[in-house]
Amino acid sequence: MSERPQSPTSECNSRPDDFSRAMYAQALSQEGFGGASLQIPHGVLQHHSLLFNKAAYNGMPPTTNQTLLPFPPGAGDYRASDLQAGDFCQPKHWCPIAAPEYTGQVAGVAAPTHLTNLRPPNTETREQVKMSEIKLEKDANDEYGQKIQHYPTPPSSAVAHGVYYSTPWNSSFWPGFPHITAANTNTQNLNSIPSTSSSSSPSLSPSPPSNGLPGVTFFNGSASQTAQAPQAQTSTRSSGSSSGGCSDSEEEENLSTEELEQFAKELKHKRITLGFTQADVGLALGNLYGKMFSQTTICRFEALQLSFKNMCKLKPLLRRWLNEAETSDNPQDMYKIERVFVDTRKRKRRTSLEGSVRTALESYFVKCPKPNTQEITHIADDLCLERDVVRVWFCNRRQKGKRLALPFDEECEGQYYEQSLPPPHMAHAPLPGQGYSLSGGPTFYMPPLQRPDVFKQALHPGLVGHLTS
DNA sequence: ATGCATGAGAT
DNA sequence: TCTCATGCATA
Repeated sequence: MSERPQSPTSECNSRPDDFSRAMYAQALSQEGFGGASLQIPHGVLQHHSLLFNKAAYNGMPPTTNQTLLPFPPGAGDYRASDLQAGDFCQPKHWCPIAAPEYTGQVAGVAAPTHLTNLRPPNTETREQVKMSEIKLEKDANDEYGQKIQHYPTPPSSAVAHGVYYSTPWNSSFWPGFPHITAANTNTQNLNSIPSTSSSSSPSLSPSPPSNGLPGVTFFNGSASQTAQAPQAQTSTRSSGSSSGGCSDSEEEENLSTEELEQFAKELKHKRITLGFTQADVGLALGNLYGKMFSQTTICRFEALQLSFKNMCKLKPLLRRWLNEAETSDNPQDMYKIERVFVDTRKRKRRTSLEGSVRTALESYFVKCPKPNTQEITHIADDLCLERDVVRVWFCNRRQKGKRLALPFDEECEGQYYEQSLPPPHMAHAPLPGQGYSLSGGPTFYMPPLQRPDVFKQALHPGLVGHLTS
């Protein structure tokens, strides 16, 4: 409850950067100086270190500059007649794990008889569908048990009609490459899509990736395990096309940031035009290729928020999906996959960090992006957080930093981190490593915030526009 | 759209 | 213990 003796400041001999005092004033009055209202669970951090303003990082107001796409209103209507959720409420008896090898398993194969289930109305909530059964072997063997999950009957066709999407195709998302405006790019590829699939509904006759899909090679089914060895994975297929210029298969190697960006735009544009949600796409990928993705991933792909490698890896799959979706007579078929099982493994309840705590963490991060165990412990103590929460926070923060900084040029990344100088408003702040007993060689992870372009994104995607203009 | 969490593989 | 890809849960 009382002020803590330690603080990022005192700890590290450096004071946090109050690079946005004005904005923080409010928070202060509320959290610290305001007196009683500090909401930090265990009462912490009421010191000036909090001048490091969180608002400048992610506390900006939600973007409002959404753009109504100039699509014909009916663009996404064709799925409006989809069966409603009723179907999903019935227990189905398909075998979630039909094969010992989950990698690349085409979900539909496991439940051919259920392929007639129509997808629920377009709604992002479908992301909730758990796909664990096709992921990890471990999952399959788990005794966690799987239970039927009833679809949260979504407000029916609440979709496709109002085709909105938030602005932000701003190149500053990916610093370091030529800017391309949404306006001039998002249609140029529309015509170049070779329709690779003649089959109107690939998923109606799904086949294991190993033999079914034309050469699509799958990444290790494990959703989380594709990163390490993705390069060579896509090399087998060729059909598929690509507006980007290279065939999907090679794209992993040769994709340029521009191509990726362009494709991401195209994907988003067409997806919306076709009336699909990000979750739909993720599911469809599972249906088509046996490797499904969450709404989150699709979202991040579209927003160019994945690593370059990751983007390259996913692009071919998405390219194919797009082609399928566009050429399919029956796009709905792409969703005839039923996902009713939920992985009941207990997942740690998500910690919701107070704004002030985040701010404090940020300030710690500025000074020391890679705290060692001791430091983590100390921070955890200081902020009354679980050690693991702090550790994970730093992991995520670093990851985010990388992602936002130089997703496509990892070599430069280090340079960036190490060479960048703090912006004027931070100039007074001692560099990290001082006082905060950086254990190894103090790598200076300049937070991405300090990169102008990244900064914009870090602030809020929606602000990018304002800042750029 | 994004924050926090998970887990495989790397170090 | 980290990185990285990824996803759940939620703002």
